[in-house]
Amino acid sequence: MKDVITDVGEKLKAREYKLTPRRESILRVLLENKDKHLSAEEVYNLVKEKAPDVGLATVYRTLELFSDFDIIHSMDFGDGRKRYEYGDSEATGHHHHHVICLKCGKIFEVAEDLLEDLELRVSRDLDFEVVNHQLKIFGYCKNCRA
Amino acid sequence: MKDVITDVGEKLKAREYKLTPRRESILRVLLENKDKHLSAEEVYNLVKEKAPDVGLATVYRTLELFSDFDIIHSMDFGDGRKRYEYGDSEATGHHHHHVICLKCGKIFEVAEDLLEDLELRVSRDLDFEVVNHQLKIFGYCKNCRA
DNA sequence: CTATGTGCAAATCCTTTGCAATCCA
DNA sequence: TGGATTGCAAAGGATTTGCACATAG
Repeated sequence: MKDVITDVGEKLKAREYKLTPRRESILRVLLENKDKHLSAEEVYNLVKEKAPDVGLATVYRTLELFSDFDIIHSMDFGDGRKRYEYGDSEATGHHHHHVICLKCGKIFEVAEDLLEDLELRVSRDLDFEVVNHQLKIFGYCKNCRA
Repeated sequence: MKDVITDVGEKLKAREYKLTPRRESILRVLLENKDKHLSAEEVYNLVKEKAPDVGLATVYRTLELFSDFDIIHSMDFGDGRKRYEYGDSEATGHHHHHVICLKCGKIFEVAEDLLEDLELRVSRDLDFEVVNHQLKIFGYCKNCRA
C-alpha cells in the first residue's frame, strides 16, 4: 500500500500537483475501502475520523483531481450521488457489471464479460470507437424476496 | 396519437387521476419528441410554447406521475439530470441500449439484446430476480473522430 | 517567497415541497 | 362542494466556487 501512495505521489508530481497530507488521507480511505463504492460524503466522514478538520469541499476537489488522474473512478447507481472507487475505469469499470437490488440497494458485482460481441457490432455498424461500457442489472435480491 | 392520449386518460382514470389539460400538453410534448430524451427543463420549455403559464413544478410532478404509470420512463446519461422518453421501460428501456459519444454527447440506440445469457447466470448464481437492465457504451462517434 | 492547497460560507444546479388559489367530477 | 391540481416561492440535497488564510517546496 505504501507503494500505491508513492505511486500516486509521482503521478501527481508529474503534472505539478502535490500529494499533500490531506490528499493522502483521502487516498487512504479510498484504499481501505476498495470494494465499497463510497459517496463523497461517506469519504468525508471517514477522513474526518483521522483528520477532523477536513472540509467537504476539499474532499470533492480531491476526488475530482484523482478522477482526472484516473487514480479513482466514479460511478452512478441512480441514487442521486456519485460514488467512487479506487482503481482506473479500465481495471474496475470495464468488464465489471453491477447488479443492484431495487429494494435494499445492495450492490453485487459480476466480473464476466459477454459484451464483446455487442461492442464489435457497435463499432462496425455505427462506426463508433468504443472505449468503455457500463452495465447495470436491476431486480430483487434473495433477502428482499423472502 | 389521439388514441394514445385517450389511452393514457383511461389509464389514469382507473386510479382516480385526471388527464388535465396541463397534463395533456405535457404528454403531447413527450409524444412529439419520442426519440429525444428530454430533460424536465426541456419539456418545460416546449410546453411553455403552447401553454406559457405552466410551472416547472407541475412538469416535474407530471413526469413523476407518468413514470409511476409506466407511460414514460426516465433514464440517466450521467449529465446530472434525468431524461424522459415516452414508452414504458419494458418497451424502450429493456432491450434497448445507449451508445454515448464522449465528445459531442450524441446518443445512438442499439435495439439488440445479447444479455439474456448474462441475466440467466445472474438469476441463478446470485439468486436474484432480474427485472431490468441498462447498458451504456461510451466512446467516440464517426464525426468526432474525424 | 509564491504558487498551490485548504476551510468556510455562500452560490449553483436540479428537484421537491408547502401553501393558497383554482379547477373539475 | 371537496378533493385533486396548479403556480409560485421557498426548501432541499449534492456539488461547486470565491475568497482569505495556511502550507509545501
